[in-house]
Amino acid sequence: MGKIKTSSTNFENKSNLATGCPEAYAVNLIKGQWILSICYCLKNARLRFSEIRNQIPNITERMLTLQLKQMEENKLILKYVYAEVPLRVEYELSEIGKGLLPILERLGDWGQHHREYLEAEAFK
Amino acid sequence: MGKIKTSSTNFENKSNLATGCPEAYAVNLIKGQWILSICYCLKNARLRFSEIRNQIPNITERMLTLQLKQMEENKLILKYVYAEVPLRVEYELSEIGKGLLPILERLGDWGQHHREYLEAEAFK
DNA sequence: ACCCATACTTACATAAATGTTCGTTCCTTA
DNA sequence: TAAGGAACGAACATTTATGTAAGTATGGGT
Repeated sequence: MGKIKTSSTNFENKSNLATGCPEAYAVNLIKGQWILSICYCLKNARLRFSEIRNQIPNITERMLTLQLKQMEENKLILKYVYAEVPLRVEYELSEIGKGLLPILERLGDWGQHHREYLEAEAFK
Repeated sequence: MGKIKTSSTNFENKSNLATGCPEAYAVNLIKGQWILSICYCLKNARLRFSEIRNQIPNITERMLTLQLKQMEENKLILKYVYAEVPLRVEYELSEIGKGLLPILERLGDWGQHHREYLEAEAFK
């Protein structure tokens, strides 16, 4: 993702929306391409970096690193580092991260319903 | 937004996630920068293009056009065109679009809570 | 001395989303 | 004849997100 440019119009718009609208603020926390997959993996388990990677087929190590870092900064997950060899790092959902799960479930139900609706429309 | 490149890895990943995971599918429908603002405007009203534009301070006509088009393609909104002069076009939330509102409300509550939590953390 | 695995990091390249500017079409009114 | 508002569209530039390939640090095992 790289650094963002705090002088751009785009950045300013994003900030304004995130400040004024909690829905937009929330969506910004979860719209990363792999974040929901990671949430799903960590739903009922505390996992290591490599375990997450193996459960998400097409993710690269770079993207996994970036998304985990972002989630940690946003306090959606907790990170545990064990000074062993080889290094062991584990991740789990935070309390506030877990609070997202039931909402995501409803959003998923809506998405499922929406998809079926669109497919039915396509037939007509 | 322009055309997307259906041969890219990025596109393929997005497709796979949207196919397999209804949560990711749903987030894709609402992650556009201005889509939630538009939903908010149309929550209780059927509005013209220019009315929406005036209610969302920093949006450009181009972005409003693009996001409305995307929402219409995804059947989140309905578009009514009246052959008058000057031209009149109105938009309103579809049934399935309205179904999103209560979920967004819960997401907004969570976002609000999350934001306050982060701010409290920053004090410590 | 060398290799191994883990969990990254860095540099670079591409794709996608958003922003800026200008133009267009319709008909009406001045 | 000119001007004007509504709702866009096109060309181009910038910013952000994602992908690819390679390298690093660690310390133990062989």
